[in-house]
Amino acid sequence: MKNFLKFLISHSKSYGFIFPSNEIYGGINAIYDYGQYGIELKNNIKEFWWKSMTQLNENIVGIDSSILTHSNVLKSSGHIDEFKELLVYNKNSKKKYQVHLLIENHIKKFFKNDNEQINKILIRLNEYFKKKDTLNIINLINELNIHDPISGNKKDKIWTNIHFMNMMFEIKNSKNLFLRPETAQGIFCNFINVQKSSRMKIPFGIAQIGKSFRNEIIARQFLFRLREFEQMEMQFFINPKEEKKWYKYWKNIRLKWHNSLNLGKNKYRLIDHKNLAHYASLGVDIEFNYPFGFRELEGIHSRRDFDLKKHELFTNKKFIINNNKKVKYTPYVIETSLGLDRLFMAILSSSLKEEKLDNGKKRTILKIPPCLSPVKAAILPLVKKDGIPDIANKIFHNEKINHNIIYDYKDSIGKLYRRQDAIGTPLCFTVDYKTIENNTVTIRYRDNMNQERIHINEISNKIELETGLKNILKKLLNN
RNA sequence: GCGGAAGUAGCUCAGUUUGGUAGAGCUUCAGCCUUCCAAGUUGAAUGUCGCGGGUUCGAAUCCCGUCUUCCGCUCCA
Repeated sequence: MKNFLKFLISHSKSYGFIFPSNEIYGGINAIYDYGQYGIELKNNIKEFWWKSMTQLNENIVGIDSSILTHSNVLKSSGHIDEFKELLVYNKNSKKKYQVHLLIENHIKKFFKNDNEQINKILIRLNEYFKKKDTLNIINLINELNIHDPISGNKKDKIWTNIHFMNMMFEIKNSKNLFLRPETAQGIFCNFINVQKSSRMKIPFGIAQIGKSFRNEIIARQFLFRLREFEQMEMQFFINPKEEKKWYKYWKNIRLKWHNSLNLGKNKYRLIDHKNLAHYASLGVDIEFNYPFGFRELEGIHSRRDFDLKKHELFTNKKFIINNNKKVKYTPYVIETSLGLDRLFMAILSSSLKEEKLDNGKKRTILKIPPCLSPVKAAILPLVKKDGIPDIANKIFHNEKINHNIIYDYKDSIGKLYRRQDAIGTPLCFTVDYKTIENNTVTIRYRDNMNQERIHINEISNKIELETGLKNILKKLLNN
């Protein structure tokens, strides 16, 4: 599977989906750019998500809040205090370590196979972590007589106090600004604005697509864990009494949404959260089977009134819903939070196939869901003479206003088809000599390479029928 | 951070053991030929061999240093 990931990364680059960012200057690890087809695919995913949230649900609206965020917002939300890792520095070597890794690695080496001893210490360690008892943690480090594993010098045993590394990027030369670590806070901050201006009643939701930034300790696995990433989040505001109902509702809806893409039902699994984030009370992950195994794709959490209550407290504003004076409450929130880059990679990795054909040759093909394909169709001339390219070109220009399509004439027809397969174009329309006679073209399907003839006038409808977003949206509504 | 792998053409890689004019396939580009699946054919372009030093008459190759990327482990979307 390691080789498949390599193949995926290479294919993504060769065909204009994903490029390593800042590549000509050596690149930056785990930062990527979207290429010409990558951005089309990404935009289509966004559109699908956006419409299924906002257009199909009259009680969900979207916003686009700023990435730069006031530090007080993140102070209130708990991110400044809770969203961090514990670090300790060696005073001699000046090297820094993640506290729990330093201790764990040490005792695993020191006690080797004595699991009883190891577990004893781990239990103590976990307790200290829970209580944020940094004093006892540093005592433990001293008690275990841990020396700096990098320098290897046994005299390097003097450690600083425990430090906290915040996972957020701070804008250093600007007062009190952070790059947001999640899009959700922008939604909470606009709760009143949206609610008042839209006159929406509970339950209602606010959706947002946008970049978020986290200073991950280790960013890896292609597009999976990035320091700059894009989220598609929807915060659904509810009556606290209905927490379980809506949590269950959105869990089901979101799973159905993923399944509508037909990447394979066995590609998904639901995992209940054991370690909840500081703001959540109920949580489940929809995991996807990536080339490197099942990993988180989307999280559905109940954030209860954690965020709104905090913002109420720090701003003295009221986020209280007042229904005819009978019931007053601060709404609970059910959050659905989807990693756009992760979904992008899920689609790409499960769509990339190498097929063996009957003639013994190989076909590299991206079986992307047609409604998300970067290019919907290609108009191709069978041969490069007798005015056939001109006809194809004319069809292209008439049709390009309706759909994102390509006209290509270079090389033999076989090569043209394969080139479209490689970027996942679902349909190819080929102009040949019969077109001159009766205005028909061959339509060739990406997935099975079958062909049939249709009239030129039907091309537009055919593309819409096979690749339109409407079909899949309709399917969601009927569920 | 630790551990593993690797940096040579747009992509995949050979060449490094044993120093001697920088290579292949695919891609790309320009033709010719072709009535449907990476076809045939003619030609062309493409490189500071990651970077810096050293050894040598001569370094992609040997030595020293350095940078970067990818993968695994802890965090999460």
